[in-house]
Amino acid sequence: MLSERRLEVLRAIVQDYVGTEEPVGSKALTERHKLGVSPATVRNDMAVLEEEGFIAQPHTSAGRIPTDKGYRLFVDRLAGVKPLSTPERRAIHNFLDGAVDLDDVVGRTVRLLAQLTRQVAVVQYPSLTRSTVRHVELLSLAPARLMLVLITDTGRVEQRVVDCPAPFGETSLADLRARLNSRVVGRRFADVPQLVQDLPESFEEIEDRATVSTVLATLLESLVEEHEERLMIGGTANLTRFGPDFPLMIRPVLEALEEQVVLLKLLGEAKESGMTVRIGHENAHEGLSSTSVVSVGYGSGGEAVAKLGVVGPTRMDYPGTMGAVRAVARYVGQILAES
Amino acid sequence: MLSERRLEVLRAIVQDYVGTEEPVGSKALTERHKLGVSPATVRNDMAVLEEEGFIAQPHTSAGRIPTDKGYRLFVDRLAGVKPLSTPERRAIHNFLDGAVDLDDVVGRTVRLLAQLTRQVAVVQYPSLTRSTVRHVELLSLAPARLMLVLITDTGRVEQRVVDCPAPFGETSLADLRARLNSRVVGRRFADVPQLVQDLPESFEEIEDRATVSTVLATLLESLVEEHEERLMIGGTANLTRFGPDFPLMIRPVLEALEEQVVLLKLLGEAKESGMTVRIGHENAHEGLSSTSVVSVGYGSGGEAVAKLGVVGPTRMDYPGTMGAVRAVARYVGQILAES
DNA sequence: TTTGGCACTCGCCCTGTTCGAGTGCCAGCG
DNA sequence: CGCTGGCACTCGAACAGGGCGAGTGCCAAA
Repeated sequence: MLSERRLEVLRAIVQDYVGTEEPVGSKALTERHKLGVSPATVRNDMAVLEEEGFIAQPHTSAGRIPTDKGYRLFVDRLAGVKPLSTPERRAIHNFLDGAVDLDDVVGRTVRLLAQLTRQVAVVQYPSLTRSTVRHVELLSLAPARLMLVLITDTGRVEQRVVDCPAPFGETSLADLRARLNSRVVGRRFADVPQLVQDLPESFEEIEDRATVSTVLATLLESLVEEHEERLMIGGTANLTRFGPDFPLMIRPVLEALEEQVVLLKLLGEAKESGMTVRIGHENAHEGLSSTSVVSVGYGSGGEAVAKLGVVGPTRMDYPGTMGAVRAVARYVGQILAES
Repeated sequence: MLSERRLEVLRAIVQDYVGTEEPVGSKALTERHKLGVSPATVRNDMAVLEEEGFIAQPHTSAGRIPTDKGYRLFVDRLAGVKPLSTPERRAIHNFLDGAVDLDDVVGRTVRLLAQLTRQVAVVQYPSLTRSTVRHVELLSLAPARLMLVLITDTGRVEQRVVDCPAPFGETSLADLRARLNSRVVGRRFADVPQLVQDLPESFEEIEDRATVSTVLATLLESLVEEHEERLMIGGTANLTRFGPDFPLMIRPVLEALEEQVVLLKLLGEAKESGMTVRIGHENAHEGLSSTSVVSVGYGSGGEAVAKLGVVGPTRMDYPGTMGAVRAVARYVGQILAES
């Protein structure tokens, strides 16, 4: 059991270490914080905290630094979410307003988050399966070649070319287009494959159209698989701020960031609602074992259509970062709702 | 005037330095290369080369390293373009075949280039203005809200939402769509704004449609401006291979890479045809003053629709890098031509 | 013009030393 | 029983000195 004061000591250690990036000793602690006790007492508390695994010393005769477990306790029980200052809020609005399309929104959000938190920002595009269809367009590129264009209510536009087994007339195309739209517009994307499944049967001229329709169905599916999750990252230059030993860690982190799969898994593991903070080794990926990931879902309505967050050193300003991430997510949600 | 042997000495220095990443001395040179002369002679040659500014020594009693000017001479007169090995060629084909759309092609190309050269890869999307229009689609999202979708022969799909001053009927929309397509399909993108300019006049019902058409024209233009040039980068993890002093240089390079404007300017400055190599301070951007950029145009036909290249340390394997860049560019061109 | 010889330079690396922040322990005090 | 001041101790950081050796420049001879 940790007394109130010991928790206070831990909080002080975290705050000082985040600020100075240097191990913090008992004397410095009592000087900078009004703990009301002497360094000797703090030393005893530190010994306990170390025994419990909340802090550690890099080497004997050095100060203490928080462990992952220590940061965890700090985030869970000792720190709140720091609300942004009004200038910061204004910056968010200025920056995000005036985006012309979804790519633009996502791009601006990444830059904004990176600037605000001075860390690496990751923003996921709205998930296809959680969006609803706004329009489906079929174009004939060549006699036996179609292009399918999908537009969602979140502004995503996806396209795919498909080769047909036989040529396809313009009138049949218009027919298919109309039927397709009447069926799927306004429906959730996840339901589309099923809705389209029996569409071939409704056609009268058997072979050609039947096959083409199945092609379409598989196309829809494959489109979901391959393009379902996209994301954008930015602010990688902030990796150089990771601390004095950044040359060692930057490599694996950059590699992890280049693997979209890794990042998507990372965001996927986060809670569906509310903010998620994963600290150091809590991240499954090895390359990210000395980073923390703060992420949160965002969406136009009540429920999240995608996630965004930042990747930074475990030694980060958690309250401030969480505040920034949450504020940006909320505003992006609004922007999406408006468009 | 530099004798043949002195050039040979410079070539040897460049090759050794690129291989070992360490300053190379006269003795080591004569041992590793069959120059047919003694170290003393080489020393004399080195003194001349240094006087001319082709090589320099980091400090007294150290070997020599090439200067930017030295690399320049090496690239221009001493080195060819090393053709790829057959396994490498095969790798390119395997990697690039099976791309499903343009995004996929560009994404795979970036990863491929980064892997092949072990450097940072930059790939530009086919320029809009140099592509031809394959199809224009107009969709009505809401009574007074249209979406314009553009498809080019290079596979680019761009979209933009536009708010109309007044509602627009479905039949008028179809009319406009048809007229638009009959005018611009098959035309070069750069000509589109002009082709569309007098389109409003051809409409009979004056106000509504006239204004809408002008909206469309400006929309086309703004679309070109904002989206004309896009690019993708990858392999940033290779920045850690920049040498022993990479912690110092990585920062500005990462910052430069994040600024798409900078990169676009960089590629824009490259020659229209043939390969361009910019070495160290030849790059206008300050952050890239200790990197070299190897770039080349690629395209489906004879002329380039965009550029791609790599960014690496000035101390790079120029012949090999140039070979890889050229080979990839050629194959990407083929892929685009097929689709 | 090339070559071997030779003295010289200067950064790298290893070692020894000092310095001081920070610790753990202990005895005394409230 | 918990807190406090005192004290000896530890150990890394920073600095200084010295040997080593790669590499140089110069010179006289071939």
